Amino acid sequence: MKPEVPSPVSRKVTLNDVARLAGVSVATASKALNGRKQVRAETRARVVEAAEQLSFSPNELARSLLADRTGTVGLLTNDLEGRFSIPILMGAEDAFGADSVAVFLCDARGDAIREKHHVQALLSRRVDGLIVVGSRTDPRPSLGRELSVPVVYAYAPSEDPEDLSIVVDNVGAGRSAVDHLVSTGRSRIAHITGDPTYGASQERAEGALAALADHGLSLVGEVRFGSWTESWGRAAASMLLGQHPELDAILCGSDQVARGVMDALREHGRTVPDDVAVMGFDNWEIFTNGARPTLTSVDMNFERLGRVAAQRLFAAIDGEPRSGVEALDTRVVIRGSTVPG
Amino acid sequence: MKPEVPSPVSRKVTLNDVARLAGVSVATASKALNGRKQVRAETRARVVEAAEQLSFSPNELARSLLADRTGTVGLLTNDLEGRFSIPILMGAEDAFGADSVAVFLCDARGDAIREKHHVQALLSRRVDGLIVVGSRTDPRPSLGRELSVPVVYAYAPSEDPEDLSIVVDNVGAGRSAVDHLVSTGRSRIAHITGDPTYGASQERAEGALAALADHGLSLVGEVRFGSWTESWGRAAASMLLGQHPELDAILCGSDQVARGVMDALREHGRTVPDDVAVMGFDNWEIFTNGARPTLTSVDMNFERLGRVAAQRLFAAIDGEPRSGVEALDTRVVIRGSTVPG
DNA sequence: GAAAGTGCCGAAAAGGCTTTCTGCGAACCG
DNA sequence: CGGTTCGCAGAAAGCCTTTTCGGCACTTTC
Repeated sequence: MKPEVPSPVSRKVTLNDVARLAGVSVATASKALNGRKQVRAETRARVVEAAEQLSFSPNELARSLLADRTGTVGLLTNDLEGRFSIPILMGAEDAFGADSVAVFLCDARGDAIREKHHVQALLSRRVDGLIVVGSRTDPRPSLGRELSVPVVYAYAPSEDPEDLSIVVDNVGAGRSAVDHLVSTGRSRIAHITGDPTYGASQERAEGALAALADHGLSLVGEVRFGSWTESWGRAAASMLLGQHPELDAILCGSDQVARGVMDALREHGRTVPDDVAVMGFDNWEIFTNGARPTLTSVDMNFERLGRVAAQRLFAAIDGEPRSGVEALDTRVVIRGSTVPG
Repeated sequence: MKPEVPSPVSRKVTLNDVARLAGVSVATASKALNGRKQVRAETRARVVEAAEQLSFSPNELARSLLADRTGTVGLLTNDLEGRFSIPILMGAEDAFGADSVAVFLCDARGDAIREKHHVQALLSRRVDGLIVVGSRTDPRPSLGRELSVPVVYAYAPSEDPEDLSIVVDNVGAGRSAVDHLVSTGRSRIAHITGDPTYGASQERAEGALAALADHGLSLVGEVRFGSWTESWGRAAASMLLGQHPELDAILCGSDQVARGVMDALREHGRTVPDDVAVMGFDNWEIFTNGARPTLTSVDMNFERLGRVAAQRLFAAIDGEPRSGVEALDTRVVIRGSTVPG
């Protein structure tokens, strides 16, 4: 005697099985489960029950094949271990609403060949769209215009202005950092930042200088470029204190640099924030919250970046493409290193 | 006059188009492109050329539907912003060889409901297997035994011993840390660690105590549990130095804690490593390399964890399931905080 | 009481691909 | 020279689902 109901999820239950158990055709079963309005309530109930009994779960592959939409997007990153991809991924997942869309994640590791390969693989899996996340803010080569699905570039913009890119407004971030320092009464502000080959360091410095000019101030010394490390922060701060002991604030190109700067200040007997204010960029909380005092920093809103990228991609998939570069603003997160208490 | 060749990748080129252009049937085209041995070399060449001309890329959906394999795995994480998922993901991507397999990434954010949901979604997309990554080392609930595809648990083991789990050997990590400290001549070793509700802190402490016993030593004071933060490290170290000024090494439960401990030591006028050696766990390089001196730490080999998990999943997909908990060993990365240098 | 409408259900096609099976001409064997 | 392989190409079935369309049994309308 064969069991009426095959073992729970043993092997791939199909709509056919459901239909047979409910005593209807597959067509009716499909309509019943999808809420189509051409099936009697009683029949629908029978089908639904059969489906539950078999724990039927429709084969999305078949469905996608028919609908010519997979409900799937590819996220192509180059910075998996880095600071940017993950929050962006989170934001994107958020915006997609895990209900309807799944994310294919690939890491090209900065290699163009590998990238091509991944794009090819994603396309052959018929993703509905692509988000490309860079590892730096500098423009990157476009994937091309003939790609059969929409593409949105996040963090690093595409070199092709016809593409749509969502980026962070680093110039604005620099401005708002200086604005904050000035608003806390600082006027002798220095700037120690990271690798000069990064667009981010240049742009943040540019914004900072512009804001200083707006306030009728000028930078103490020159912009100090170096690397994105704590040790550079320490070294640069020591030098700076020797040359310009009068400074009352140091704006740092990243939270890591800021940590180094704070270390150096302490060793030079300067107190933060009363004597010297310090702030960083990125709002990387493992750094900002471990600092003494906790570190004021400019948050780049990466999650929002991810959400916006996802929304734009959706819009493009639905036939409303955009192009150009969209810069999102940032926000200053105030902590103890700029205001006492 | 219509163009002979439709615009490059304009809209979804199918095998049919290729076949027509090559003047053969779809069956033959399929065989030609897949290297089946039932097609003349000359015919094959014609088909291949047609495919290239149209930049044909086979629809994996259709192929999967037929083959009942998608070449797709789901990675279900609970710790996307955390320290563990990303390297594991990298290792997994590595092992899969991006050629053949794509990874669906989902973050359940520690919510069981959301997790069920994601599993359901992944299964309906017919992934070939699942890797579940936990956010802590403590055992987690199983997804169940009747899941139609193989599952491998990584980092956090499943509560069900019939499942296969790949974890880090935290006890062994604790042992090897002490072994290293002893080998550099330390004998008055204290231990400051993190949140006591974490299995990781308990197991590392257990291993450390066992190794001390093996060396005929005992811990200086008690194990100090607290939180995984720099500030806890600072506070605990200050207390400890007051009570046990004779200590010559502090083993810290994480790199963050170690950073706090090193700060406190410096402020108490103790030098590292000559006076007191310090080491951490996790080998999180943004912390270890920013420290002064750089921090010796136990690397958990997360990438290898990911690779092994992926390999085991493959084996299971290919019909060689395993079960139980497989603990991978760790390795001490020696830097300046334990050996002068 | 016939014509038109309604409500439900099933047959069939479609989507793109692989695979089996059939068929056909050529080469081979006896 | 008839019959058997063999090599190669095509027709068709199948994977699983959705959707269109046709059909059947009623009910409603004049």
